[in-house]
Amino acid sequence: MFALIDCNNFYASCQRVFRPDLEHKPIVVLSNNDGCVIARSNEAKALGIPMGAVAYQYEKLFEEKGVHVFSANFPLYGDMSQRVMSILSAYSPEIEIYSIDEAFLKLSGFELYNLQTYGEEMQKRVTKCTGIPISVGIAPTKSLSKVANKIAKKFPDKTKSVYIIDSEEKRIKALKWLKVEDVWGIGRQHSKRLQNIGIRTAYDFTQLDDKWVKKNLAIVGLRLKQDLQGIPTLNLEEIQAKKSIATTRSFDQNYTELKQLEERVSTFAVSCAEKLRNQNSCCNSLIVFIHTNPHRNDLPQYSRNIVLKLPFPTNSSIEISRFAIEALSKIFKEGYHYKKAGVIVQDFIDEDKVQFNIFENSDERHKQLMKSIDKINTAFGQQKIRLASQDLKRVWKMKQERLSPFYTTKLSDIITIKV
DNA sequence: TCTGGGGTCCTAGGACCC
DNA sequence: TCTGGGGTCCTAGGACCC
Repeated sequence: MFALIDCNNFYASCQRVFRPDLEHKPIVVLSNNDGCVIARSNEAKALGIPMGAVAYQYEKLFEEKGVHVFSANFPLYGDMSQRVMSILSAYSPEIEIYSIDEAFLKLSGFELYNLQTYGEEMQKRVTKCTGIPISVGIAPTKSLSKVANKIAKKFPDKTKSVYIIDSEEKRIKALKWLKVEDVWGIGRQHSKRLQNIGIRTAYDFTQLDDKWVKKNLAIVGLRLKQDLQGIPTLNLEEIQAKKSIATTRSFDQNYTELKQLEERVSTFAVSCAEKLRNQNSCCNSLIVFIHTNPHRNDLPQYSRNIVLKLPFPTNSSIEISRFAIEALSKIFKEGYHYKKAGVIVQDFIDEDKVQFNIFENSDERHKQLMKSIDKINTAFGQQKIRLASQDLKRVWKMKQERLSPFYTTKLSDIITIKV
């Protein structure tokens, strides 16, 4: 059996842990730049605030209904996630951390366990130790555990937030209940196509002809169909090094000057290089993109990206930044109002497997330099040491008007309890 | 005025090889 | 009139996830 554990309204719940006065009150969390809603408490969902709602369009509603609004605080969420995962990992030797708020457990050899009780134990323990409410779905395959989890989340009282699909009747009942567009792995395009041929529920989907599924939803769709039929097709996935790493941001305002973009791109490149060194990889190519604000009809639009093959693999901030700025110069065009840019690195090779090139190599001296920079930045705070091509006066700032304290990751923000 | 960020996998088609 | 067969690798684009 597989268990899928999913934190309820994760980001909103993280904020609530340190603000118990917000229990039963509507909470939303906004994306970077306070752009749109990326998490909602149940109370906020009940007010009809959709996922992705554009913040400024809902400002009035937030005020009228007393919605508590938070800017995204990713260090907090990441830290809370680690706490939840570390508790969950005690419940099975086989765990796949699927996302910041979800994990699969493989429950092999648990035949003598009462899985309902086991799930409830997990649920209680995580909530008690972290304050984060979770739902648990258990079933013979991964995709069915996703379905079970949805049921647990939808009917928390009836299920005690734990639902198990352990019989053919339950499987069919669950699949008939689930709308096809809510199936894990069926997105907007596929569900549109499925609805066109009269497929309404997950159950309808499992009744389709294999050939049709393969042709229209490719091999991924076919695997999913089997998995939903109760034939274990998807297995736990090993944690592996990332295959691409990106740092991209929208700006708080439009930029028109190459100089301004160079500073941003350099900073994004440095961030990518740091992440690369963290997983001991070097990259062989990078992508830089820039574009104007697609929502502005009154301004001319421009959007381009460029792939740059590097002459040698590297994870030096200095080199990656230099190449990224070089790439930027090839796509930058005068006369546009730029709203977003990003750097993506890819084609990785292990740091210690880099082959030397006769003509050109990454500067050996950077290795030691980067090590020192990383050490200092870890000890004294992010970006304490920067490249001269980055913004040294911190002109650039993300819009984060309603940022909560960093309760668990910043010493000065730790809460004080009055006795 | 204001609209997020970071990933994965698969497929078709083109370029190239012998 | 008639113009082979069997591969690999790479890339862009499209789908999906949170």
